[in-house]
Amino acid sequence: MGQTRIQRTKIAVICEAALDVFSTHGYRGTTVDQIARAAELSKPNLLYYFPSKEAIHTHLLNQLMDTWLDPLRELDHTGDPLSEILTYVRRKLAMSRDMPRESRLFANEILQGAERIGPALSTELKPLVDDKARVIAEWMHAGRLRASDPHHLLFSIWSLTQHYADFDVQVRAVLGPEVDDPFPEAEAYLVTMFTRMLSV
Amino acid sequence: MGQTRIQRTKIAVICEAALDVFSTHGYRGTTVDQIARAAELSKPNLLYYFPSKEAIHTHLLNQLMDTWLDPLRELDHTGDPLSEILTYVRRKLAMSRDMPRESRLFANEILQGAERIGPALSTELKPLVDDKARVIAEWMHAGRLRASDPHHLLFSIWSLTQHYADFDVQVRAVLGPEVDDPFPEAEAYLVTMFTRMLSV
DNA sequence: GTGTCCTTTGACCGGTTGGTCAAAAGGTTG
DNA sequence: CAACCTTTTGACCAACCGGTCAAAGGACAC
Repeated sequence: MGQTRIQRTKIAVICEAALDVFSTHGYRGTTVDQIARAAELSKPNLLYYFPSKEAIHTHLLNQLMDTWLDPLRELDHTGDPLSEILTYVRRKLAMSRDMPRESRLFANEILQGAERIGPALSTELKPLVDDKARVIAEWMHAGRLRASDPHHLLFSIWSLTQHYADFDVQVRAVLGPEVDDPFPEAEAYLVTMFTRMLSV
Repeated sequence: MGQTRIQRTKIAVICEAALDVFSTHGYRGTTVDQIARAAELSKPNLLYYFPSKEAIHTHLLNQLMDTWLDPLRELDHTGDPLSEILTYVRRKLAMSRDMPRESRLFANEILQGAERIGPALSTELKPLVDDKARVIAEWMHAGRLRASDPHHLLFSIWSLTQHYADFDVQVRAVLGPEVDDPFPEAEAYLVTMFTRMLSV
């Protein structure tokens, strides 16, 4: 809508700062002052751009839902089944590597009961998942993919890939300081896993 | 130590209440009043048994670390490799079903940077994991298990099983109201997955 | 330059937070 | 009963919380 240049840039700065803070402290654990400090703004100035703390959080979550579902949307029923799944796995893992804050924001929200994003799970996520699960089921039925529960297959892709963002601290603590980037190993492991799981 | 009968029971009640609240709101999102109300105690009375909010949280986390690692400790290098892994998977999944609050407490802590439990990851978790990873590597080397990265294999077991506790809301939203217990399906899926992944 | 609108700020507010304290209530032992 | 220790409580506190507001400061078109 009718936005000033200043508004556009400041709102972007605030979202960036808020993502930082919300993703590491959760909604309740975050204070407006923290966000303001991170955005290098005074608190009233921040509240000039967003009406409330909750508005910032909601804004972030809504933006996120879209980008979060993008890789799944691109799963193409006309493509090669195994390649499509592996591409999806690789993209989700890349998102964990490149957007760990977004992953943690989402994880925090779900973990704490999804009070704010709950409805979108039923109205946005479920229909998309049901659709793609049907595609996968057809692939399996046609003998192009080894049979298993499509919904749980998708759950397993989410959990395995997001784990490397959400539990990053634990992964690094276990692998030790000599491994400074777990993602190449992780990708190799996940490709192996889903290939063995699904190839006929 | 020298504990009264009243002290023992009250401390147990407080821990139970605190687990409820901490696991659904995170550390910062939890108030002492909330815990006190859940424990049916007045706030000063609660603080008579624990010196601070943080003390309760730390106490919970320390207790948790032990029970959390139990299933992994029982992985027996003299047993049948695949059965041992599958037993471990089933036990971890059962813990997600029966102790979802503990799982979420742990997830909250790791997700938010593991500021309180961080050291224990290196001193308690890593040595145990390294030891068991060595056992698994030997099984693979002996041709009794299909080869893959043992550390990432353990990560995958954790992420897949804990997902059903930590992301319970999302799982139920996606599966819809007609599925009232996702765990039987989940167990079947995970057994299939690790069997295909590991059996020679 | 001047008027207008957008942006920023310091001071402030009512409510909540984690935590203290002195005193009261309760239990146990002689 | 009396002395002693454990447990419970209401009143209270300083710090912090999310959010408001009037007024000052800038940007920009004319």
